[in-house]
Amino acid sequence: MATNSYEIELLNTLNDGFKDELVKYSKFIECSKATTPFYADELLEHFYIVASGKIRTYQINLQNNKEQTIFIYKNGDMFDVISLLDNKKHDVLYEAMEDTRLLQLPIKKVREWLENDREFNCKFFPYLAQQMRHTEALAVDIALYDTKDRLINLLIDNVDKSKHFRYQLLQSLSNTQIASLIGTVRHVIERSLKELKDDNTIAKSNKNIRILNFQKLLEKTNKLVFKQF
Amino acid sequence: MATNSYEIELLNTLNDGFKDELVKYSKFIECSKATTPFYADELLEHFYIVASGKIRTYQINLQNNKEQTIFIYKNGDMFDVISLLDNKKHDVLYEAMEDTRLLQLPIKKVREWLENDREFNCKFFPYLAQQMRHTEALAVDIALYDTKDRLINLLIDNVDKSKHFRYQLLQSLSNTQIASLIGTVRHVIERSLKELKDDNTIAKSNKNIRILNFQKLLEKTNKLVFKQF
DNA sequence: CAAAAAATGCAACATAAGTAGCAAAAATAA
DNA sequence: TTATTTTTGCTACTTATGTTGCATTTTTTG
Repeated sequence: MATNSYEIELLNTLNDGFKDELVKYSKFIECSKATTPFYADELLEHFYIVASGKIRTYQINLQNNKEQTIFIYKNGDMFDVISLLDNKKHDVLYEAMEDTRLLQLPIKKVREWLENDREFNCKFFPYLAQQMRHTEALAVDIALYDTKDRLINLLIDNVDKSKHFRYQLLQSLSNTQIASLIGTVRHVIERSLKELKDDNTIAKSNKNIRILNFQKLLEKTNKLVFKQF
Repeated sequence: MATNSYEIELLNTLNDGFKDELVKYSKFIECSKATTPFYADELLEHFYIVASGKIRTYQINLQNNKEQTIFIYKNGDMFDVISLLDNKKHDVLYEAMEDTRLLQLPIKKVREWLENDREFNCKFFPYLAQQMRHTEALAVDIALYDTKDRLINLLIDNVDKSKHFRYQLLQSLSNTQIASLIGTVRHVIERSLKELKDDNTIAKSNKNIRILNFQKLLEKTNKLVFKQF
């Protein structure tokens, strides 16, 4: 496994001067599957970029233990951008979904780049917008569409490269984890999955959904899909 | 009514040099109640700061006409920050909730400030974080809590100054509009409002909710409120 | 002021979503 | 490999949410 920052795709698009600066202040952190690598306080000190693996952020309802996944961070993703911007605690829970390598940076240094480095901003601002689009779309989806539609949209987004935080997410997720992505619980989406299976729209083996008839899937969604396939 | 930018509180905290620059490129726009002042395309050209009035952004489910309000922008609020950051269309609907005055700025100019002006960023970044916190909280709320809890939390946030996009929002909102803030429809929250009224927790006259027993309200919420009152 | 429009309140009903429990299958660990 | 844990699939049931319809009240408009 490479131990330099070059394994992060995003960074390879930066010029050498900035990359050297970045390497100078960075440190690699490993966290193993199913652990909670840090709490909100820690993220006031450091900023992270994912090198490999997956980190999930979520919130939990303590009454019924229902969880809502907010982001699944993969290679090139950065967090916590909210604390970076306002230097305040951001109360979400973190979980490594697999063994994960992170590039750790002093958040003060990142704030300096944010304020002064044109090249950093040129990458960072559109990324920020992607995060904003994701949470907004999540809120609107859950509010306006029923779970079956949300599941179908998740399946569609899973093969849509323009959906950064949804693209190729479903590989090796359990039904419970899928449910927490779209604001519901396992049993409810299993009903919908069964329908789609009985219908030959999808096939399902353990932790793997295969789309058999994509056109059928598109026809089933009640949400207007602006992007054309 | 003043016709200069000084009526926007936010701008009064800027230094004179920057404020002059801002005035130089800005123009006031009026939009009247219940109109749609612009569409997503327009917001690729201009950036807006609210001087007075209220602008609501929302999305609609065309199957059942259910609406979800995303933001209600008031004095000092800015939009569209997503298009500002990534220069891409942001598909949401806009509606002036009352007669509204907006400061219109060329978005290219704002992008220049964003890249170069330390003072602008110093105000802008924390504001951006507020918007992000709001949409994330919205998504999590709708996903994890039932409508009664969400309504109670809305009532609590309504008197919590730290909740920028929720504070003092409910004055003169109809039940339909309140419902669209928390991802449900009028009849559903009316059931909960009735309970709270019968309970003497709140009193309600047309478009105005008065809290009679705040402690009772706090006790009713199943959501952990981190901030102490 | 009267007429029209908007907002509210309430009841009956339909359906989506969540809960509980359990057995079978698959994956993981010892 | 076997034992343990996790995941899945299904049934039955409960509750929350959404729908429809209409009468009453309040606000806005002319």
